[in-house]
Amino acid sequence: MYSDVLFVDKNGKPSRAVASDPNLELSERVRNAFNQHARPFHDGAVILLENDECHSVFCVLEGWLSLSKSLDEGQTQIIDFALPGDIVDPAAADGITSSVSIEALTDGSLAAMPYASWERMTAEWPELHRHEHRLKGADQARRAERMLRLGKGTAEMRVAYALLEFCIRLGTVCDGGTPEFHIPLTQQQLGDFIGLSSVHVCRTMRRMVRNGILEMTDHMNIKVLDGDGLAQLAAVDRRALKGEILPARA
Amino acid sequence: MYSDVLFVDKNGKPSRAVASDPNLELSERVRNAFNQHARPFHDGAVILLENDECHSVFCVLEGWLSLSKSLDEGQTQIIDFALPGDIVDPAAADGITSSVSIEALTDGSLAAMPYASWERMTAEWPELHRHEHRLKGADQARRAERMLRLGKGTAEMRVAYALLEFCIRLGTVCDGGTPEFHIPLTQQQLGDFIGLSSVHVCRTMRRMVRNGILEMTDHMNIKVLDGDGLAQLAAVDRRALKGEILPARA
DNA sequence: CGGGCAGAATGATTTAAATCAACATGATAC
DNA sequence: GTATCATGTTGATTTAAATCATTCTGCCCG
Repeated sequence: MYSDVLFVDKNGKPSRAVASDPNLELSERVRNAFNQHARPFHDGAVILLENDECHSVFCVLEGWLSLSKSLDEGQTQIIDFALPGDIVDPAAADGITSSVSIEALTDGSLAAMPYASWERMTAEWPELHRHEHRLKGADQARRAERMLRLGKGTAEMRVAYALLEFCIRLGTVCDGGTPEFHIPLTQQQLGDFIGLSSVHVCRTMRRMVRNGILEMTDHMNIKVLDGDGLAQLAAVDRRALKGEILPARA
Repeated sequence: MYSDVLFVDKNGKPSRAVASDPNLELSERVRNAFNQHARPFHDGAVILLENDECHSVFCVLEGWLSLSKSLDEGQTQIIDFALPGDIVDPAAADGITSSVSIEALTDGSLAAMPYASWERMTAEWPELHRHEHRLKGADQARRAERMLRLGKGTAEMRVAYALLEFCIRLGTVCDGGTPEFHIPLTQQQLGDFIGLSSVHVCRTMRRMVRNGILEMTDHMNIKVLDGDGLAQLAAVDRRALKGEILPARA
């Protein structure tokens, strides 16, 4: 019954990840503009299909989206997730064709801004332009980190990195304390994200639990017991990663 | 002895890929601005290191660059290649830290434009702003296609896709006729690009040669005998891919 | 309440690709 | 000319992960 909340802690209360709005740093006029283009979506909804025409830039206001691509034989790779505050421009080089499919992983809402409006907005509001640029940098850094592990990392490294990435993006305290969060994904979907079979995702996470790195409750309610151990498995410097994939808050 | 030329055909003459300047579609004032920031680089030169500070946007004027990331144990993943006309902004979310290492694969030259200058240029010249946007779309589409195959594709699919991508990016005629081009990469580097060992790259390409899909001469001089076969192995629609990863020429 | 179902856990087997090893080729250096 | 080195080729072996198969769990629904 997580379909209509984003994150819950082990007691079922919304965690601070949902409490803080990542768009808050933006001025009211920008947020108003977003709200004027807002529309709700539901868990499982298909927002856009790969290769379809797309005429808008999206900003996630609430909920999780997945950006994915599939092969004919039905195999899917999740390219990225879009979380609240993220801006998604799926267009390929022609400016029209979407390079990914966009699907809702939870209930939520997004702002769909036609290209013309979007260009006007970014031209008019430098803060929005800067914000978009920072988010693009975060996107690029995140995807490059994942590509590195997709090409060269072990299963353990891929899982560990993905969990750390979630941990950082959700804004859960990740240095000191024991971060705890929920990800609205099945093991199959997590596998589609990091290029592993669901079976192998399961085994790998179980092993981490046995080794005292994690604790898992319900479906994908994750508590990081040993952050340093996890970072070591992921082969990342947590502090540096945070700077690279989290747009600096004003 | 390919270190100082970009592409040569089987006779050693420069191919049309080097003959046509991808920046030609830009106005003279933009090209002049690029030329004012131009500086040469040499095969093997390290332009920038992952995690270093970076204060410029780069535009490749001539030659090939690789954008890569490495694990501590020395394993490298090439995230993308930058070819003449490509714009590279390596900054992560903080706007300063580079998310990739940049190295020269051939001799060539690039324009390094400090962020301040770059922002002035894009603000002043809408054509440049549009051009940058198209290139970002191409980038995104390309990387997503590769991620899909990195996560879900066989060795054969990865190699075939990479070759098709080169074929399209180099602007060699890819429908009808037999495209032919040179890539300034070792099998090791090609493997680092598509997440395979050099040995497996070798075997896979040999098999393609045996099956009459390709012909290879010298080091990485490639002739595509059966473009349709190659596209089928890569699981792509060549026409569609072209639209997605090639910025439309005016 | 029991049946049906999606997701998860876990053992057994297969397979694609890595690794190891040996050798070939061509370029450069001495 | 010969030594050296990087690259490519090919065979043999190992290994990480996929696949197949079964059982378990909690959940929704008639």
